[in-house]
Amino acid sequence: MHSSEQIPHPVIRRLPKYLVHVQELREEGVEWASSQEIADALGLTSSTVRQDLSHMDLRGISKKGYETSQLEAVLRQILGADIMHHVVIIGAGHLGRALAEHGAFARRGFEICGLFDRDEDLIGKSFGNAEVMSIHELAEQAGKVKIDIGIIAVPSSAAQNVAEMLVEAGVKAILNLAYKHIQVPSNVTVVDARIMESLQELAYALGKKGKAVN
Amino acid sequence: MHSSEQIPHPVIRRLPKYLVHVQELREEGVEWASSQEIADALGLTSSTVRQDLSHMDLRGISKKGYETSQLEAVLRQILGADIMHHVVIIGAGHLGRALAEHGAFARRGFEICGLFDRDEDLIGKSFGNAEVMSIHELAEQAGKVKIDIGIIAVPSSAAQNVAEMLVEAGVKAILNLAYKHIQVPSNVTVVDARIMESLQELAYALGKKGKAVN
DNA sequence: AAGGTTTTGTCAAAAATTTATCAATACATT
DNA sequence: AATGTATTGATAAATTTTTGACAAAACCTT
Ligand SMILES: NC(=O)c1ccc[n+]([C@@H]2O[C@H](COP(=O)([O-])OP(=O)(O)OC[C@H]3O[C@@H](n4cnc5c(N)ncnc54)[C@H](O)[C@@H]3O)[C@@H](O)[C@H]2O)c1
Ligand SMILES: NC(=O)c1ccc[n+]([C@@H]2O[C@H](COP(=O)([O-])OP(=O)(O)OC[C@H]3O[C@@H](n4cnc5c(N)ncnc54)[C@H](O)[C@@H]3O)[C@@H](O)[C@H]2O)c1
Repeated sequence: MHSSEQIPHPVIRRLPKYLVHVQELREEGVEWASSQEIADALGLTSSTVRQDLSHMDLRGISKKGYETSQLEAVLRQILGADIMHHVVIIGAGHLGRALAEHGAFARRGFEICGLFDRDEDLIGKSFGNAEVMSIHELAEQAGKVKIDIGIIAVPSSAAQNVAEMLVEAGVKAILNLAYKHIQVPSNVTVVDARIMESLQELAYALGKKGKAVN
Repeated sequence: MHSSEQIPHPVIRRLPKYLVHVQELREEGVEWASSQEIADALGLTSSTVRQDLSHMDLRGISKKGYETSQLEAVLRQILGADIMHHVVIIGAGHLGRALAEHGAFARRGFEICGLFDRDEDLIGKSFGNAEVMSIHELAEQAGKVKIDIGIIAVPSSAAQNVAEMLVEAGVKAILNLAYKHIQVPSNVTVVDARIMESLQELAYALGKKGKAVN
């Protein structure tokens, strides 16, 4: 199979984990990794790993496994780590600032090229490499540099409004950190990332465990 | 079906979305919500919504739907919003501090009762309601208050080590924000929440879209 | 009170995802 | 070079998840 086909969503969500792992292996000087080794490291089955990797432009070799350099290369390519994406953050609050100051994004192909807020007091301040601009300048800025990804880091109540501004500005990919579902046209991709949901998932697990017999 | 049964994982991951939505409805004064309304608001099918809610201690009423107050109550109960969880954050860097200063967690049952770092210069400083303690005090602190959830907000290289300290301290639920898979005993639940992975998912979508015919 | 209508709960079908299996392959050893 | 062995790639089976369909329920209108 080739990378031109549609890759199932569960597979896509696992690819970043493979990438991190294979990069670690390479740092350790490991040149080959079998599906079993990868599975053990990531808590998967070897079958799942082989199935997943079969979607990519890559062939393993019997008795050796997959070449780590090649595996890293195809994963980087698919996950966009080789091209620089222009990312803007809307909301320069606690979370938005933490993101702007986080160096790791640029190293994986995501350059923060704009940080916007509606609070006049914040405008002009710098966090990481980004200077806070007025939210009213978003459209203008979108005209100058193509914005690939918009990150919503404003309170939930403003999330839908901000989403619409991003769509209006031509942004086709949105990372929504606000704890609220946003509605966008079908040609725009939204991915939610919510720490609160993860905590609630843990709370559920704790609740079940407390009641379980084991 | 009753809440004592095992709820499928995909369902669990959707429950927080239902909770947010139903809370919004209640704020608007809406007393009833049909599966179709919920589905439309959240981008699901009504069948999925009914299937999901059938796992819970709740019955809808023909022609009216589900009572929002009742729905909120069962969701809060399952997601642990009614009992206070004791949460510690390991790593008082950019992200750890943003989390500590985020007020919304306490309102949903997650009280930050500890913030730990190994950097001596940070110890004693306060963020939100939490004062930074030395990582060496973690075990001691765990003896005083039961830690329900540990959040890993240290660099990837320290994540496994921190995970082991949490396990050692008796923590049974871990939220891992570091971009690395951690190994823990099977009686410990780990949930990963990674902004980087979400960005990479978006990058994949952008890559595909660029190549697609439409 | 009867009839019409909307929406649930449930069951079954369909689709998607994961896991198991195994022949083919390619390497290592002798 | 022949043999043994570990590991892939592919296929099929099993499992899980989503969707479809519809009788039963309960509300509303008249
Ligand atoms: N802080 C965290 O650790 C954390 C964790 C998970 C999720 N979140 C979510 O991220 C979002 C932001 O959280 P935060 O803690 O950074 O909040 P915050 O209050 O610290 O910051 C929000 C910022 O958004 C700005 N803002 C508000 N409305 C705006 C608008 N319409 N346009 C532009 N800017 C606007 C505000 O001026 C403020 O600077 C929230 O939805 C929150 O739930 C935060
Ligand atoms: N900042 C972000 O927006 C962001 C976003 C997504 C993910 N993350 C992830 O969260 C983690 C933290 O990111 P950050 O930006 O806050 O980094 P940071 O460098 O600002 O902070 C890390 C903190 O961890 C402390 N630390 C290191 N090793 C430790 C140990 N063994 N025990 C206790 N404390 C230790 C350091 O002293 C530092 O204060 C990283 O894994 C990062 O990938 C951060």
